[in-house]
Amino acid sequence: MSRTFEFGDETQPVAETKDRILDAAERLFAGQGYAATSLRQITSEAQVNLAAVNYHFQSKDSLILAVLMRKMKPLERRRLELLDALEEAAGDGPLVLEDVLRALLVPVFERKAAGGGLSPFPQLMGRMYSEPGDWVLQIFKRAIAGVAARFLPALGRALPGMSRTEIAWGMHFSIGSMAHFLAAGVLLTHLSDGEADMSDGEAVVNRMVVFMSGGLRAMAESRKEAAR
Amino acid sequence: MSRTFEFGDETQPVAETKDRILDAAERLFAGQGYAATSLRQITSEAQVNLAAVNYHFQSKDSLILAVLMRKMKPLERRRLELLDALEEAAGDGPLVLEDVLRALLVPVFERKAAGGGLSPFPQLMGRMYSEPGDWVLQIFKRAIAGVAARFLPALGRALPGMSRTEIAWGMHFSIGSMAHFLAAGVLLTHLSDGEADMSDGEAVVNRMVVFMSGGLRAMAESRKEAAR
DNA sequence: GTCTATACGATGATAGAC
DNA sequence: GTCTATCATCGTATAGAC
Repeated sequence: MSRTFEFGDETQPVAETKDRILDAAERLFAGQGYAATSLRQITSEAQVNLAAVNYHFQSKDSLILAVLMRKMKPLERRRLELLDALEEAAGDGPLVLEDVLRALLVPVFERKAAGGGLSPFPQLMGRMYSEPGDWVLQIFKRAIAGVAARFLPALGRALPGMSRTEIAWGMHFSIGSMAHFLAAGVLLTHLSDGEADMSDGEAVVNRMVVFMSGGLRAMAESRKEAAR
Repeated sequence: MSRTFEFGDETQPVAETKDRILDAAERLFAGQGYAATSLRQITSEAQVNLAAVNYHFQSKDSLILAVLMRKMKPLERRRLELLDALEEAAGDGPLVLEDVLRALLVPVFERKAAGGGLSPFPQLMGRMYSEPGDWVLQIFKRAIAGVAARFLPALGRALPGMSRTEIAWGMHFSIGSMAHFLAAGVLLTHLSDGEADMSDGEAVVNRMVVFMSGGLRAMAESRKEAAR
């Protein structure tokens, strides 16, 4: 249910208290980190009462869980959608590694590009992996485990001869590259003396796909050599 | 100056207040994260008064800065030492990419293996990259910028034809893989259904070197193709 | 069902006595 | 150098207004 102003020209829906809290929390968590952001900052920015957080969500932990799940669920859906299309097109034939990686990465940067300005969510998503605390594992189980369950076999199809465990290593390394880019892009600015252009999402994805596929293929080659 | 018990058989040096605080802080920061760890936890574990933290260090920010720099400085020295040896052995000839990456990674896992039990420091180091806050940039400037200044050209020598900016991208991706492994090893356990063995530091470094070198070489190849 | 006012214990930080 | 006392701010809980 979204309220609307019925009078005058104004017909824009007014975000409910709950959504205003989620929006403000997402922005602040992404910018300053989870622990460094106080509930009072959030409620002040969202223009709601402090106790409203404890009414709609029970705790700060549950709040960031809600913040993340709101965007992670559509992200998971889009990733699986792209992978479905890929597998349908491939039939019984092989999958192209680059295509699988693209299905994993593109939805993240679609969100980054959408909505005019940059969404703060991808940075928050990148940071979340290395954050301590119980809610991280809950996010994993609810929104990442499903993606992993589909993409691990898909990567296996694209990388014949690699064991499931070895693919898990490679996927872990790959996710690390992505997460670090999302969370710590500032460091790339320093590394490149400000020369790296991070604004073009498509170019970033292309570079990542090249790096990850190269790394994964090298791991597959390395196993073959070890077997010789 | 380290105090010693002068009487009886006991000649073990007793860690000073300052060091006891640093040790406790390192352990707790690594385990629970920076913001989630209270100064009262630290002083209680170190068996010192709360105000001692503010006497020896000024603030919580300065404390973690001291915690990190204490280990980052030797780490930086060791990395440059290995790179020095590599460049001396190579003379005017080419550098082997795998060797350069190894010089970057091995010191991190040396620390992880040293001292009997696992040091909590590498995990803290991995987490630090994606932590928001001013002290991250200070760490970068004081202990990482120097490493980058030497390893970026070295990677360039090992990857002829790649531009400095492109190498910065590749190094960023590589550091991300390492940081994510150090900070979020739990996720690999989930991805691999507990099959991935993370205890053997040398095997981990080997796998990382294969992945990173494969990724970097693929980026170099990709540039050549684009130039055609 | 929604939201608000208010209070409680714990935290980071500081000032000043010893 | 070390400690006690103190302060504003934090996350959380509850009682009650609409």
